[in-house]
Amino acid sequence: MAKRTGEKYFTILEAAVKIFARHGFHRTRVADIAREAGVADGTVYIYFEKKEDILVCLFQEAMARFVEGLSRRLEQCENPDQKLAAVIDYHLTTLGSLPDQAKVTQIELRQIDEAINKGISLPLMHYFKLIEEVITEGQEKGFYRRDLNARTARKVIFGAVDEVVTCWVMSKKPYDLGGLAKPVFELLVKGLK
Amino acid sequence: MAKRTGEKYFTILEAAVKIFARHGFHRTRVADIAREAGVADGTVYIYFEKKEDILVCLFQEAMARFVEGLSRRLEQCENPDQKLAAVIDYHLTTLGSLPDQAKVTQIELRQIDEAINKGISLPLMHYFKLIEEVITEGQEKGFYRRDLNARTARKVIFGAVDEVVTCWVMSKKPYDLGGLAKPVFELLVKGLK
Amino acid sequence: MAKRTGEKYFTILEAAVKIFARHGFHRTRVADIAREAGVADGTVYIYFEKKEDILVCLFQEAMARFVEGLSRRLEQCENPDQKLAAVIDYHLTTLGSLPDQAKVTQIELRQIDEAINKGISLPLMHYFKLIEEVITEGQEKGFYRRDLNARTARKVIFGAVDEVVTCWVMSKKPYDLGGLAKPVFELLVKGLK
Amino acid sequence: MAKRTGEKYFTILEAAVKIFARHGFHRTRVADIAREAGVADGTVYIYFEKKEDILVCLFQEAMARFVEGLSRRLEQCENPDQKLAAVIDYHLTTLGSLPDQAKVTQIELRQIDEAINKGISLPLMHYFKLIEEVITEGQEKGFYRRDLNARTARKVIFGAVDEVVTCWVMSKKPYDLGGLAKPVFELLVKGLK
DNA sequence: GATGAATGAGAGTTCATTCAT
DNA sequence: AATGAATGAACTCTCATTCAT
Repeated sequence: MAKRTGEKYFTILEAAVKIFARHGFHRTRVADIAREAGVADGTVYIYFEKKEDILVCLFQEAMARFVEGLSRRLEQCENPDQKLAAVIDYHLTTLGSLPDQAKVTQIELRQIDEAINKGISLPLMHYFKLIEEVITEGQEKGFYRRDLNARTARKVIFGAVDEVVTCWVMSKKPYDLGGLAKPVFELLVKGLK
Repeated sequence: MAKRTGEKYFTILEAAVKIFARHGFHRTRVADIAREAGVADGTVYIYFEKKEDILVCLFQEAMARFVEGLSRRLEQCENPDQKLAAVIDYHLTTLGSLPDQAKVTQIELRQIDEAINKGISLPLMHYFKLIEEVITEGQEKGFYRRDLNARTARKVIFGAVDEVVTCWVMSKKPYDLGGLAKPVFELLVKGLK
Repeated sequence: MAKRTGEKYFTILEAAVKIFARHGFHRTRVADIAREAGVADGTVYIYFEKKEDILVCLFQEAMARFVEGLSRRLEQCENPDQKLAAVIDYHLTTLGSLPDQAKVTQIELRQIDEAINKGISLPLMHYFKLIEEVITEGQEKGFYRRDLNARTARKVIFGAVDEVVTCWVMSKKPYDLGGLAKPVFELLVKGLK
Repeated sequence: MAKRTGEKYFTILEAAVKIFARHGFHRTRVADIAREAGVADGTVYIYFEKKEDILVCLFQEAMARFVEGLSRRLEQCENPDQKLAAVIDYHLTTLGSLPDQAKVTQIELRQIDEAINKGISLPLMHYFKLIEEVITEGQEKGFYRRDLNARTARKVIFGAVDEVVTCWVMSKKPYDLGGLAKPVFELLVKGLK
């Protein structure tokens, strides 16, 4: 049960991002998502185990695309500094162009209990690994201090960027998220040297 | 209605942190908190408006104590660098000694919708202001770059420390959170110079 | 949880017999019982675990009264033949005066799965034991054949009486159930001799 | 609609007995039967009106075979006593060799409401009629008391045998059901004399 | 102030049945 | 005839909140 594929799977997913972003996970009824997707309530349960499952799948699909896109971009970079800049820019630019996605990722996603470890941690780990690899490579190539703990540095970098997105999501006035990539990069890269 | 003071007010608050940390906000029933606090269900509603109100009060009380304590500590510092170190150390040390508090602050608090702006933003702003003041002072006294945007720098600093706490809360293996204060400080302070 | 006592417990129980008898267990909504009992839907769940629980309690309460009443009547009998007659007469007369009870016992009760063993078997066993004791006593006192297996005889007796009640319950035309006690007794008692 | 014949009709019927016996009528989903039968969900509705219909057809087919077989066996009997013995033995032996069938007949069948009169009563009546004919013949030929009401006697006989089967079905320990035919017959035949 | 029984709105989920292919 | 994806009505149970005592 729970097909997790097919045309309607993505239709429902798209509907869900929109509604979750607008009303929040707990205030959203499955019936709302179904109506927005133009399917019957029961149809949702052909493609998803339960309501939470929609949120988790949402994140997994988005994260897969994100990591895929970031990986491609990192391949084009010539050195760790460029890579770090790419990570920060890609993170901010991508979420900056997908406000609904960002809202769900930053706010709604953190509302689940059990599934959080199984469904969310893993895809997130892929991203974390990518960042840590940039740091390690930077250390090996002499760009960054050897005494840095790559994991701690990753937490600082991810936390910083993540908070920048959260503030943007929570902000009432719209502004260009991608524009913050440069100052954030400059602040962080110095810390690594 | 909603006294928000008195002996039982704090009894209920203490019970709530424990239960919220253990089971999460949405999984916790008001009756659970009442039982843990040794009062009747209805009594909770003498001291709090509604369930969400408990969570908000929890945060406000904790944040007030936090900002109060941090302010006192900043007064003893001689320069912006010491102050920044104090902020990071105080944040990590305080939450590191209050796991339940940390769990609720990092995870459960982000599950409310309307109240988040009214009840949570304000106390958080006090903390943000404190950080930004350290940065501005640092710029005025020539410790940090003038081209830095204080708000962006604050987001980076807070986001970094916050993520470090979140990782610690989510971690299955216990470790000393305060011990991360030094490397995190060193990473961030360089970025500001 | 599930108080299973108090004034409203019995109010709900009485309402349930009526509604179950009229519409059947599966066609009855908890809301129907609540309305008939004059309480809120949720109140039902203060006194009963779940819907099935109402049916089981119904039977247990009724069976306890039944066995209690039958026991008293058997004490007044002078010999096994009188006792057997009393069993059959009491069974038919009691259910004959409680059509709703009878309907539920004969038809609706047999629709549960797990609970059937725990909640229903035990009280029924008390009744079975009572019948078997009459047979055994009859054998000891020389009233009935020694080569009879008491358990088999009990099944025959109970099955016979039970079927007579079922036919009465299913019958569209009303007739006096107690009136069948004598012929049924005569048929069965001869078989035991 | 509802062919009620053909190869798949019987395939589905066989699958249904198995599943009904194992999980009970209400717990069984039409999809479960379809899967067990190796057909699509929709195919079930080519052969049956609705879920209940499967149960009713199951009983009708089984009862037709049962009455047919019993009739043939009664023809070979020389007197009413032999016939009564044959009825009891055939009932117990047949169901004793078809546990799934027995489970469904004794327990699951009694869970329907409207259809019970139309679909189940009629085939059962054929069996009842057969039993009553044996009694009436016995009275005419002087084997049994004239003051017996044939219908009441039939209820006693059927109820007794039915209960013996029910106990066997509900029993956790397996035992030979056919072996009870003799003692049950001896008990009942004496009552008729 | 304190209690806890009572309330009743609310939503997730199931599954018999249909029907376009 | 056969399929199985889609439907949507149906219903149990939960739990925040109230209020008479």
